Formats: sequence, C-alpha cells, structure tokens
Amino acid sequence: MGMIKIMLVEDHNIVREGLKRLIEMEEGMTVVAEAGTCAQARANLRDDTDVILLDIKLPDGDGLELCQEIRMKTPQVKFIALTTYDDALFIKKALEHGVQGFIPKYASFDEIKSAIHITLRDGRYLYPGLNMQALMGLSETGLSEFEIQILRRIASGENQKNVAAALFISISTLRRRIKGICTKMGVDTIEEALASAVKKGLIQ
Amino acid sequence: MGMIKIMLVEDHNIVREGLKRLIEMEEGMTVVAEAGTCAQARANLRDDTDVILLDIKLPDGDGLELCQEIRMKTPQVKFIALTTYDDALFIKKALEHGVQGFIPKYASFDEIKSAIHITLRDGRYLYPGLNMQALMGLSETGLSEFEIQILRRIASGENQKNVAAALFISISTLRRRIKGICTKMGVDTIEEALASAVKKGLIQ
DNA sequence: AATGGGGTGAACATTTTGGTTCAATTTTTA
DNA sequence: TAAAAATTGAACCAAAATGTTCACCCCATT
Repeated sequence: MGMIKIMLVEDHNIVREGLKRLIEMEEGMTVVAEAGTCAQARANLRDDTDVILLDIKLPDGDGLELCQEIRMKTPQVKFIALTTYDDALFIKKALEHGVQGFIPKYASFDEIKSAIHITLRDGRYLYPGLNMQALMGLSETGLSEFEIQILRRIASGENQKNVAAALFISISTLRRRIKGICTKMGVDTIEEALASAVKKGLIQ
Repeated sequence: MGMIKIMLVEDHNIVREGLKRLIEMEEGMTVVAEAGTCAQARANLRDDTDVILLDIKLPDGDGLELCQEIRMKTPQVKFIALTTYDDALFIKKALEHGVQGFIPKYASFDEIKSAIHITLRDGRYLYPGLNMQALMGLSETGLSEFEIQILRRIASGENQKNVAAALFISISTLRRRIKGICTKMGVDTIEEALASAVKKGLIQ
C-alpha cells in the first residue's frame, strides 16, 4: 500500500529519535532507514526510500554532496532539508544539489508532515517563511561570489597582496572590493565584515 | 506520586515536540510546560517543575540569563542544558549560572532519561564525552576572558588604538596579546583568528 | 562621433599594524 | 634575600592597509 518510506539523516540523536517516533505515530508513514553521518547514510540507504529528511550539517561532511551522490543512484528519492534559521543562505546552493524541500527545525511536526506530502505530490516544497528569510539574508549581504572569495581568502590568513595575486586583480581593485564589501555589510572594518560573514554562514 | 515534572525550553519545534512525545511515553515522567523563547519560558514557568531541559541558544536571548533568573524564583528546579558540540565552551559559564546537567543533542534518548534521573538524584550530571570535549575545546584555544574581550572588540570594528584604551593597556601590550592569541589558535593573522573564533562560538 | 557611467590600475600620502629591541616593574623561584 | 622569569611599556623601523586622486579602457546611450 501507499506507505511513505522515510530515511532520516541527522546527527542529533534527540532530533532523529524524536522525529522517528513522531513519524511512526502517523498513518501512512514509516522510517525505513536512519543515519547520523554521511558514511552511515551511504551504507544504510535503501532503494525503496521515498523521502530523505536531511540535516545539512553532518559531522563527517557536507550533506549536500551526499545528496547529489545519492541522487545518482536513486533518482526517485526526494530530499527535504532540515535547516536552521542560519542556513537560509544555503537554499540556493541546496537547490543546485537537488534538494526539493526545505523545512526549518523550528517548524512544527504538522508542518513537516505536510512538507513531506507536498514534496511527494508536487516535487518541491518551500516552508512559507523561508523564502522571504532567504531573500532577506541574501539582500542583507548581497555579496557576489567573487566578494565571498575575497572574504574566504582573507579569513584563511592571506594578506591583501596574495589575495589580489590569487584572484588576478590589482591591489587597487582588491581594496575597492573590500571597501564595497564593508559598505554592503554595513560595517567599518574588514575584521567586522569577517566576523559577520562567518556568523551568517557565508564563509566556513 | 513520584512523577517527574519536566519543562522544555527549546526553540526548534521538532526537537521540542519529539522530546515531549518521548518523555510522555516514559513511565514516571511528564511534560508540564513548554517554551520556545525566553519570554514564553518566564510566562509558562510552573512552581512545581522538577527539571527544565534548556536550549542555551534562544531566539530572544541567552538561555543562561533565563536560568539564573528562574533559579531566584524557584531554587529547587534543576536545569539540564541541551548543548551541541559547538557549545562545549559554554559549560564553564553555564555552571556559573546554575546549570546542573549537560547533555549534548546528539545523545540518545536513553541517555537523556538517565541524565534526568541522575541530575535529580545527585544534583549534577555531565555527559561522559562532554568533559573531555570541553577541555579539548578550551585547550584548542586556551584563550583567557581578557583575550576573548580583545577579539570581541576587534570583531566589532574597533581599531587597536581604541581597543587598547578601552582595556587600559598600551598598544605594545595589545599587540603582544594579539600575537599570543594567534599563536594559541595556530593562525597567522588576526583576521584568521577572528573567523576561527566566531566559528567556535567564542565571540558572538 | 561624442558623452557619460562603471570598472580597473597606478601613484602618491597617511594611518594602522607588525617586528624587534630595550628598560622598568612585578611575580615567581631558588 | 637574591636571582630568574614573566609582564608591561616605550621607542624605533618595516610592512601592510587605507584615503585620495587621476588616467585609462570598455560599453552603452545619445
């Protein structure tokens, strides 16, 4: 019959066990596999899975790569990412990796249930508040990929001379871009910009 | 009878609902109150609560201040903090605010149950792995409160001149401390140190 | 063809930060 | 107490980052 087969990939046992009990209490849903790491997910994946509820951040790697990998093997499976408010910026990237649904952890279980049903029916689902949040998060910074590259390199200890060389721009331009970054982020120093960028998950 | 009355303070609805179901399934435990924010926690607090399972990070403030506040009113209540691996550094601070128990979110529910029982029996509980993790976390950085102050100020956009003045040390000493911070953190630049510190939750 | 905007690079001066050394003071250790 | 070590502050210099101005090129508009 039409039992929805769900796999849980989530490193927090509390969340995973809680979700499992909640799902098992529902009619028409069952948890067929669980994993707390990317490695476990690869091992425990079952071909007949309908939906994978996936935590983006896993102890042994990025959940998104895992997602892309699994979709090669089992294209029919739908992914729903469990995000936190901090992860809103990842939505764009997650979509590129083939995640069809997004639901924040602060959502209620009823909302998760409908997320599962709607994702299976329509092939996609975006939690109502997330869309705006993501846009807000992006417009707050509005940084281009290039500007984020600059931040990443500075955050990894390179000086401006090397950053400019690595990105094939002059020191002048680099300085202009840094100033632009600070303006966009509404801060005064590159240090403040870095702290803010890390907080927002723009750089790892 | 000896029913343990539990309050849940946790902003992620999934976690909270899951915990609630898990607890309600247990003999001898019941959830008497819930909250997703500090404000809700103040409003929903009941005098007869035995244990509060508390997420440190809440949308409208620090769970630790809330903890201290509630302990004034209802001293008999025991607090168990739900931490993530990133929060290990907060253990020391949390202890000062009167948290008696610590359990990471990646612990299993069975471990949470025993955490609750042991905290009530002994007045304290520390998840086995956390102690070492916390020490590792601290030894990884080993930064003093003063050094963290420095990072915080630089991260908020102050230049070294102002930081030194604000902390009543000379520029020479400040520079020495900054160098010490970089050495301790194993990085080359203050920018890299900042990025790392934000990642580790040392500064907000 | 002329105009103007956006982006880039160079060339200054100035400020800020980092490297090094030395003297004075406090704290620890023998 | 005396010696050694750690901490602080000052001075000087080098390096890096920032402020400012100007010229150039590309491209779209007129």
